[in-house]
Amino acid sequence: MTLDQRSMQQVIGYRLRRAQLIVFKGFYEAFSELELRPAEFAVLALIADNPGRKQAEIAAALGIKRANFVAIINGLAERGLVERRQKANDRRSHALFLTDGGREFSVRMNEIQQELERDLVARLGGPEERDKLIALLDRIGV
Amino acid sequence: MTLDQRSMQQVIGYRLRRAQLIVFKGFYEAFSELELRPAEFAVLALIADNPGRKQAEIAAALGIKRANFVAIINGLAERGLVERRQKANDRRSHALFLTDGGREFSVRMNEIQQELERDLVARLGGPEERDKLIALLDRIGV
DNA sequence: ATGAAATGTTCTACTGTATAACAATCGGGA
DNA sequence: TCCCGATTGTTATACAGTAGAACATTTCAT
Repeated sequence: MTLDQRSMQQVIGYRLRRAQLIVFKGFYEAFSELELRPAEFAVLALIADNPGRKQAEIAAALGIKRANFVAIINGLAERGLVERRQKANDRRSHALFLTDGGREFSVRMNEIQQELERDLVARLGGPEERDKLIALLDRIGV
Repeated sequence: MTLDQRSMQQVIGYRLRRAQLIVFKGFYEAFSELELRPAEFAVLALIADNPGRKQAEIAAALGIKRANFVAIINGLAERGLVERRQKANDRRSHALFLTDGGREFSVRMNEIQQELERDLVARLGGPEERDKLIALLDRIGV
C-alpha cells in the first residue's frame, strides 16, 4: 500500500525542498491578510535594516536579478510601503527607503513573523535546535 | 558597504530556501551530463523502489499534481527510461516500471548522487551532522 | 575624450505549479 | 442491475519565479 520512500528521505536536497515548501505554506497562510509574499517580506526587512541602499544592492543580497527586482519594488511602491529616491552622487541609481506606512506595516509584519518562528522553534524542539539547524544550513553555503 | 543581513539570517524559511537553491545548483551541474532534473531523479528513484505503482501514487508521494506529472512521465518514457503498462484489474490506471535502460541509467544516476551526498556530508562536518540535519527537517514536517 | 562598467528598465522565454474540465473506468448502495 | 459519485490519466490554461538580452543613462578610469 504505502510507498517505500526511504531512499529519497536520505537525499538532503530533496528534504530541504520539502521542508522549505512546508514552511512557505505556513508563511502564505499567515501573511494572506497582509497579502505579502516571501520575497516581499525579505525586501522590506532588508530595506528596514539598510535604508538608502541601491536597488541593485538589495536585489543582489537576496539573490534576485536586477530585472526581476523592478516589479517587486514597483508593487511595494504602489502600496505606499517603499520609496525610490534619486541619489545625489549617482544619478543612475535609486536609493530605497521605507515610507512611514512601510515602517508601520513592518511592525505588524514582524509580529506575524515572530509567531511563525515561535511555532517552528517549538516543532524543532527548542531554541538550541533552531540554532543547530541554522548552523548546519550555514555550512551548506559558502 | 556590506549590507546588514542579520535579521534575515535568522528566518528559518529563508535560510531553508537559500540552502536548497545552493544544493540544487550543485545537482544541476552534476547531472547536466545526464540531462536530469531534480523531479525526474526523484521519480526514477521512487519507481525503482516501487515498480508497478500507479502514476497517481508516485505523483502524490512527491507532492506533484497529477496533471503536471503527465509531462514528466512522457519525457522519461520518450527517453526509454520508464514504461507505462495497463493494469489488469484497473483499466483507468497506468502502472509504472523502469525499462532495462532505465535501470542501467539509475545505476549511473545513483553514483552521481552519492558523490553529491558525500560532498554535502563533508561540508556539514560528518555523517552525524547529516543525520542531525535530516532529523531536524523531519520535525518541520508532520 | 573615450571606452568600459554600472544601473534601472523593458521584453521575452522557460520552468514549475495550480485549477478546471473531460472521458473512461471503477465501486458501492438502492 | 442500474446509477451516481469517486478515481485516473489527460489536455488546456493561467500565473509566479526566474533567466538572459538589449537598451538608455550615467559614472569612472585611463
